[in-house]
Amino acid sequence: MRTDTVYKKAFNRTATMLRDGQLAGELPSENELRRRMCVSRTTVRKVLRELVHRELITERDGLRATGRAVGDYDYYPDVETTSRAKHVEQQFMEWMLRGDTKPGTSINELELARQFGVATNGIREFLIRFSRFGLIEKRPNTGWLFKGFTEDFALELFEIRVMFELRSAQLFSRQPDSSPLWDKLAALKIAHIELLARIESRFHDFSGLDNRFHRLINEASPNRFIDDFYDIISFIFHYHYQWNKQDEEQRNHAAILEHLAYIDALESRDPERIERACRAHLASARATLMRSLIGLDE
Amino acid sequence: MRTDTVYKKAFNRTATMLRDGQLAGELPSENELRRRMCVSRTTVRKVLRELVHRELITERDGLRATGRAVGDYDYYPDVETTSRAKHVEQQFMEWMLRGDTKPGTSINELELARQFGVATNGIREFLIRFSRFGLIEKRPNTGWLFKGFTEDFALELFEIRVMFELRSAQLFSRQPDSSPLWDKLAALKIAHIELLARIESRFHDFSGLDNRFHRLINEASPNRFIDDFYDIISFIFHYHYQWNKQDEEQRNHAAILEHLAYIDALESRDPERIERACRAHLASARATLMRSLIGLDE
DNA sequence: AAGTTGTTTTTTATGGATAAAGTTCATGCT
DNA sequence: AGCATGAACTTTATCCATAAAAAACAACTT
Repeated sequence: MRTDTVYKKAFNRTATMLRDGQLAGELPSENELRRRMCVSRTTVRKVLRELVHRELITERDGLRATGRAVGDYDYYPDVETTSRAKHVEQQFMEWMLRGDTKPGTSINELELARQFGVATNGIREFLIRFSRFGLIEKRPNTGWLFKGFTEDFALELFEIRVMFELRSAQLFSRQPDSSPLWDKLAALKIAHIELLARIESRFHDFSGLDNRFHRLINEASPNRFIDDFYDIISFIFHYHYQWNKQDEEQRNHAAILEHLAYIDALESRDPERIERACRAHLASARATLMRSLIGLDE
Repeated sequence: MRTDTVYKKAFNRTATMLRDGQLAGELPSENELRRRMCVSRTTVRKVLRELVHRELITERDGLRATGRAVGDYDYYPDVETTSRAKHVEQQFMEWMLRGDTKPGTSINELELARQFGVATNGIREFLIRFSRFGLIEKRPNTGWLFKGFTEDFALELFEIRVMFELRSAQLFSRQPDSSPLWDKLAALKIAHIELLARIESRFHDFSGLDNRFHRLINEASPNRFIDDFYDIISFIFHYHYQWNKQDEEQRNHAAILEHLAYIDALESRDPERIERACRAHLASARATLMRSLIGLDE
């Protein structure tokens, strides 16, 4: 049966809005809520019905108003708010990156399905989606081959990344001074500086910043294939570093400094300086990844 | 139910081998056949059983020998030898590239499933696979968005292609003279010259040559992401030009000449000459594609 | 007429079943 | 022991069913 995770997530979000007073007094219309939550009205109505039922809101003459206070116990547990597909993704990435899955292993849909507690269909869909990341390969009628999260993979990935990023950085720097992206860059620079000041306690926030920065650079001259490639990078890094926390603070600290140099270079519009800063940053990111890959075998 | 296309294709291939005398006299063992046909022994046995049943081969004391002559009527029809997945691919590409599907159209899994006569699952799997080509996009819980086979698409595609091909061509030219790839290149050059001589009658053969050529260039320094990207190109071009035959002969004639210039440039090892030849060829390929795209709207 | 809510219809996400194809085990023969 | 065939078992490709979510339709209100 299809999961009702969309509903549960919407419910939790509404509960939080109620608790934080964002929905004080009379509630907005179903359509208004629908827009805010990015779900269908069908789902909004289901949420409202449950809220009424739990007396978290009251309904009189078709008018809805806030009811009793929201308690922690009102929330659905987090696991119930992510779809099966997302679960499969998480479990697979853990299986692949943390387990002792060796390159050359073949992947068995049925076995994974049993292990993850889902139907084979879901596994297969995930694998098809995941195959574009270059880590697995399909052999028809037979199964999937795990090619390994290896040094080769990292090298090939970074070779492309350097090509794309150099291209995008140069194009970014050649935008007219009037482009709003310069302002966004300036804002991002400030965010970097602020994070740097509190790096000891907030170093986890870097990955979000990193993402915003690299995506901003691509914005000046969009190319869907470059965007897609950046999706691969984000995805891989997200999961890899989720379980590889060694030196995280130091790593992020260094990266912030590199970003700042890179941003300055962009602002200078000097092509050679940009190339140097960009290469320096990517070389360092690559070295970091390689180091952690070697660490994996120990 | 799963289709028995693997069996039928294997049967047809075996029939052809019998007819062409490649299996004269006593037949090889099941294992030997299995290796030759790249299918499992289970399938080989099924083929053999049917061959015996039709008296195309005889079996005495466990020894198999050729039987009566193979007739045209013995073959399974071609449609029955391609999997559902492949059919979906073909029908979808036709729907997309030939129909009047406008950019921004949303794609409905259920509707396509009905139209193509398959289960929704197959459609979805195809769409997931196809989504990496940058022509469609998934909106969760909602459906797929067709972004259109537009000029933008072609421009973005070729921007990447130029980057990749320049990189690969330069790396190719820097291989040691002892590399076997130089011989392969020389052989390919001859094939080009031969095709050129008979261009009027054999211009269809160009696309195979084109593929071999571009893949060869990538072979010198493999990168899985570049290979994947070339898959996209091949796929798109295959289907696009399958239904766009205008000026095919002339187009291919020009491309052969460009390839020859490109090959000469590579053999010269002169970086600048290589860059010029490579760019010239790709610019021309792009112009051709753009022209045919405009033609589509008429 | 535009925005609400109630109702019905359509579509997606997910599980389940099964024939075909692949793989492994068993037996027998040189 | 090594290879051939036979049989049993496992996995993939494919269809079908259904609850959840989205979309479309309808009726009502101001």
